[in-house]
Amino acid sequence: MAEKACTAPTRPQSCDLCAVREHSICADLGPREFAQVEKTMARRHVDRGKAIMAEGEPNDSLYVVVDGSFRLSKILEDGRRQVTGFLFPGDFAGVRATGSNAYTAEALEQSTVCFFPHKFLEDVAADAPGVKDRLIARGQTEYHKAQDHIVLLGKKTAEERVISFIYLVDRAVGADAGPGKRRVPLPMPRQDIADYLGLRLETLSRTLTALKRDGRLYDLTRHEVIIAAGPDRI
Amino acid sequence: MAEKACTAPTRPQSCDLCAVREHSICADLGPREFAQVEKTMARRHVDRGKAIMAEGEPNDSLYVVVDGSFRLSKILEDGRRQVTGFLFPGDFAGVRATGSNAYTAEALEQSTVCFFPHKFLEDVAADAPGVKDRLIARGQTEYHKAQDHIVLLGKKTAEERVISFIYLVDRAVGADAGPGKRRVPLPMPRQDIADYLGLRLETLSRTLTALKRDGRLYDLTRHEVIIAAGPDRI
DNA sequence: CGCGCGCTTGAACCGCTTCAATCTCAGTGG
DNA sequence: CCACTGAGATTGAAGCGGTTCAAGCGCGCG
Repeated sequence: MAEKACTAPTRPQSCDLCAVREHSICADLGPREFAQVEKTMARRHVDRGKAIMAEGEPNDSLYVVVDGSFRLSKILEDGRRQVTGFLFPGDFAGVRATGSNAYTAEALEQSTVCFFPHKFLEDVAADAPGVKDRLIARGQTEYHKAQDHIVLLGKKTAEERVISFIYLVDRAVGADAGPGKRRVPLPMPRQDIADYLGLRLETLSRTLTALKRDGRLYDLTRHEVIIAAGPDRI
Repeated sequence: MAEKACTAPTRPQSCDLCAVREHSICADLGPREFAQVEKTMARRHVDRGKAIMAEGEPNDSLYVVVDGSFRLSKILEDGRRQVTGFLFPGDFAGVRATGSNAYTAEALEQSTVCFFPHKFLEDVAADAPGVKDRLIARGQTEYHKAQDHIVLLGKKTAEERVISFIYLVDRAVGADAGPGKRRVPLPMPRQDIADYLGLRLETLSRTLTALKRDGRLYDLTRHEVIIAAGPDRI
């Protein structure tokens, strides 16, 4: 039952092949509930720059990032923008149905999400109590990430912020790149990183350049950094 | 069945008198579940400076602030401290059982909390599905507050931070203080506010003094501010 | 009444910002 | 295949908001 790729909602080829299945809510489903989810859930491709959620607008689905990455942001009345987080495969958005989203979520690259209408999730949860526990746990995980972000913004220097950011992305989507090296993709432009770190674009650029110059980064390009493997490595 | 006040866990005099009952998880309980909760839950007084949760230590209960206030904080390895939030009546801590708390929660004054062991909540939730929904909703509320804090730290000036903070406390525990005036208690020392706002103690003090000097605060003392009522009022 | 902690005030300094110029590279068309 | 183009990134230099260090004030408690 092959399906053609398209950007409109599609049924997944098969959840069996899903890269994030065991991290998603699907892991809590028994065979019966899972069959029902497979029938109702849908997978969607999202083009770079397109939003799956917009600040202030209502939301009625839970999104799970299967592939790609997203930027979460909030805008102040005067136009200042704060990037509040990034989503990578396995991350959730829209844990709860809301009348007004607290943030905007936009794709940083061609990405794929599964989405589950909350209306329907409610029914599944009635049979699979683990689903709600997982939503609670995920909510707490997001909250803890936000607290780490708060510490970064409240107490860290520019250099510490940049290093923390690189580690953060490494944990989410870093890959081994030869002996003792890690390849860390940077799918977002510098401005997004700066807006996440509470720094100006120029300060970020200077800091990255200085780390490279001092040999603390193996390599640095627009779209990736290569760093040493292991803890405390920059 | 009167009970004497004491700092050890006690049964509440009566949940009927609880000031935050309708905001707590109790609102989701039917008469039968509520009777069970009343039997198992306990109320506790917490002295100023005492912690109900410590960063890195395990937690097995949900706490609901009934009276007083708490400071949430995280400490960096080198001793720098970031205050990540404050709890006021109706707020929750420990939404989920964890092996290692992400933050420390300490009383800013003589306070009162109700606590619900998660082990037991699990049983109640089986009969009252609304309980888990409320935990999910509360988790999202905390997450959104954290995002507002992130915007504050990432994008706002010292003066904007201080004003945002005063509004925040007003919303939680402010009271009318004569025509067109609001009395906003400040149960925490200046250092805690500064550590929340990502500013130095001296900068906070200077900023508050300047607001007072410019007539934008009706009054300012160690433990409270008087501001105008209405929106955009400082 | 007096002691001390918490807060305020002062003045010099510095890390990050601001403004501006230059560089780089992916995409486009000749 | 290469020159052209423009958005994104880097670099430079001056300025400033917040920090740092240090001294003085005053409320609350014994």
